[in-house]
Amino acid sequence: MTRHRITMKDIAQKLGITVTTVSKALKDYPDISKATKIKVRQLADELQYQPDSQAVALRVKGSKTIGLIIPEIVHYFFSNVINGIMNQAELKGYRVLIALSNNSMEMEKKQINLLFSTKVDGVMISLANETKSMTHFDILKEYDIPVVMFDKVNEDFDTNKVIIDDVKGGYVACKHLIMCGCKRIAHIRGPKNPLNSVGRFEGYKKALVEANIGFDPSLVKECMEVNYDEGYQLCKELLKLSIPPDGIFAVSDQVGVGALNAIKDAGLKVPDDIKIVGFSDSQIAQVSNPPLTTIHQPGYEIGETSANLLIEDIELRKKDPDHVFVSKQIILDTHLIKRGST
Amino acid sequence: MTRHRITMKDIAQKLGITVTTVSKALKDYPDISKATKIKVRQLADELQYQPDSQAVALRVKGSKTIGLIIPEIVHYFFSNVINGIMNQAELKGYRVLIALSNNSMEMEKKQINLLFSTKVDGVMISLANETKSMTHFDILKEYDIPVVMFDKVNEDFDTNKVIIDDVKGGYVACKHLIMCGCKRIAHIRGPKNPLNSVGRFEGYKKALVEANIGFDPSLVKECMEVNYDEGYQLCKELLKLSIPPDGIFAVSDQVGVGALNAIKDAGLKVPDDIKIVGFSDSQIAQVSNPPLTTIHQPGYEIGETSANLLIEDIELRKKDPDHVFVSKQIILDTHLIKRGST
DNA sequence: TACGAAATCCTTAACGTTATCGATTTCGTA
DNA sequence: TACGAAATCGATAACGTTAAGGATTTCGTA
Repeated sequence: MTRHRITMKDIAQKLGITVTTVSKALKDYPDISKATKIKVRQLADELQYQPDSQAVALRVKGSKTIGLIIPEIVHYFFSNVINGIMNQAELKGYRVLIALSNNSMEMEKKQINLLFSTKVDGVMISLANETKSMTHFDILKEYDIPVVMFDKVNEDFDTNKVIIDDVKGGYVACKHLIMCGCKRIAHIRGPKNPLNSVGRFEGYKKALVEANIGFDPSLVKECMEVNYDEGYQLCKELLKLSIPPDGIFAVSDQVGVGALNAIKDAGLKVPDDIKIVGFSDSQIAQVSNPPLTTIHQPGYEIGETSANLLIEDIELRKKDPDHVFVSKQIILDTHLIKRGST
Repeated sequence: MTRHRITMKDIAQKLGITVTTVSKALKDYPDISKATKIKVRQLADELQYQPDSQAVALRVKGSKTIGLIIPEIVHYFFSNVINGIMNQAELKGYRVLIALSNNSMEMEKKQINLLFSTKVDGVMISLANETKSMTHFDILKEYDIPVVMFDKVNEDFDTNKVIIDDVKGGYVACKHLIMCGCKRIAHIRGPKNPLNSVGRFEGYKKALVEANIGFDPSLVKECMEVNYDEGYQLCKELLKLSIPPDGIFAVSDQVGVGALNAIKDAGLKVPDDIKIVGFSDSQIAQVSNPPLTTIHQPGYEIGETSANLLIEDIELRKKDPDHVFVSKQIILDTHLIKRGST
């Protein structure tokens, strides 16, 4: 007994006018009398009329929907990004369709096609770690659908991007340890892919060189999964060195807190014996004991900026389809948050 | 110079056949010859034809999209739920449109209308704390759009629900403290709304009564925001009591870890002096020091179950519109995860 | 009174797809 | 050869909406 949806047709019939007039009345066209406008609106309210956005999208250009593809959702950083995106989208009257790539390039391709099929007005994406080639973006390029990449981007792909300066972040983190008096600074780094961890590693080395502290490869350990357990284990290895480090820069807060607990379990004290700096300023950095000094990564702002950039782009292309498109790259600032671990 | 989208019309023209035949060929209708089917499919591949799902949705019933409304996204539990939902939806060929209520009832209403307008096939929702009345769900009821409520539900609203037994969870948590030898067990509870914290409080009391330990109101503190800082502060108050507690059951892991750090900062030891149990099994419970004993709340499974229930419902109603609908309430199991804090 | 401008509403067509039914062709069989 | 069943394809209409233009009415002014 599913009731049929109220359409303009119903309103028109009840009022003895045509669908066109109803449409115009609801959209406040000047060629409709005040009287009918009122009648139409009243009845629309009464019947709880809701426009069928599918039909609208079919008729006019633009679906007022943007697609978002991220590698995973159970991640403090991405949750924040999504939050930023959704709030801006809401403000500008756009819906957000979220798709997960699960860090697989195959999946990423599938989701792009699906979003294209849904006629999204634009796509925001943080690339899967696995993603090397960019051919699955061709369809978006070809149809002139705006793309904004954030966080995990591809250097060669020409589009708007929102990122942070990982090199600078790593540099600031390491420099802070140096300022705290550390002489032997270890780094628990991430994998070669994505580029973020490479950048942080670069920054770490740069700060060492600048301070005339030699770079010692034996003080660098590499994670695969970048989680708490790896941080714990790799830190234990660092502690076994003949001369253990007096400072550690971890590629993420998870890894940093893992290291922190490994040190405590080994009977050493943080920050007295060893100081630690993490990366991201996620929740666990605030609640560890002692709380973790870290580099704040502005997830919410990244989301907001990306959404604004995309929507701006969408509306510009709609207004002026022949506009010459010059891609921007926005680098948001990170900053150090000093806490008890240093 | 936006290229126009390839439609069936293009394929038809190039092949000298009609749109109808193209449609049938692509959908493998029996009344199309093998030869044309092959030709159509080849050209469709070549031109990278992607069906316009808006047009399809307009024509056939069902948009293959489900709406999801949650209070907030930056929350470990909800991220997990979303993950469960997305994975099941993906498997069954549904898209997920996520909307945030920001814990406001006004916003919730707006999002429901928006989802209705988008012609979602069903809605999954975890209610905003603020939400008391249910009239904004009328439009979904009226049009027979399936609704699944999870986590934060309304008792009087008749629909499919997926929840956990908070009373039992609280009971198990408190009982565990009793088994560990605690005699004075405090509880840092959540607000009166949503009902979850009330249930946990009930369970706490039940376990006390059963063990012949008197319920002492002075051992119960109430949070408003349910975060780390509140846990820290309220625990400090508990420590100031003439006879401090020897066990604490916290309504959430955030609060639990806050309490844990307050105890450590006061120079006491966990679990030797005071034992703590949290609730949810979020990430911070695993990485605190010592790691927090907690009640595992199966977010991922809640998401999966909810999505399955909804999709099942959607497909059933499509097949048999007159099916008599009997709502189910699924209660998922929680269990204690023993860690270092007890 | 009569003409034309202004106001108001409607007709038509279109967006892309698909279900229904009708039209045509092919081909086997009596 | 002729009839009809089977195979193959197309014309039409419909989903709900809106833009462009046409049709009608109203009304002021010469």
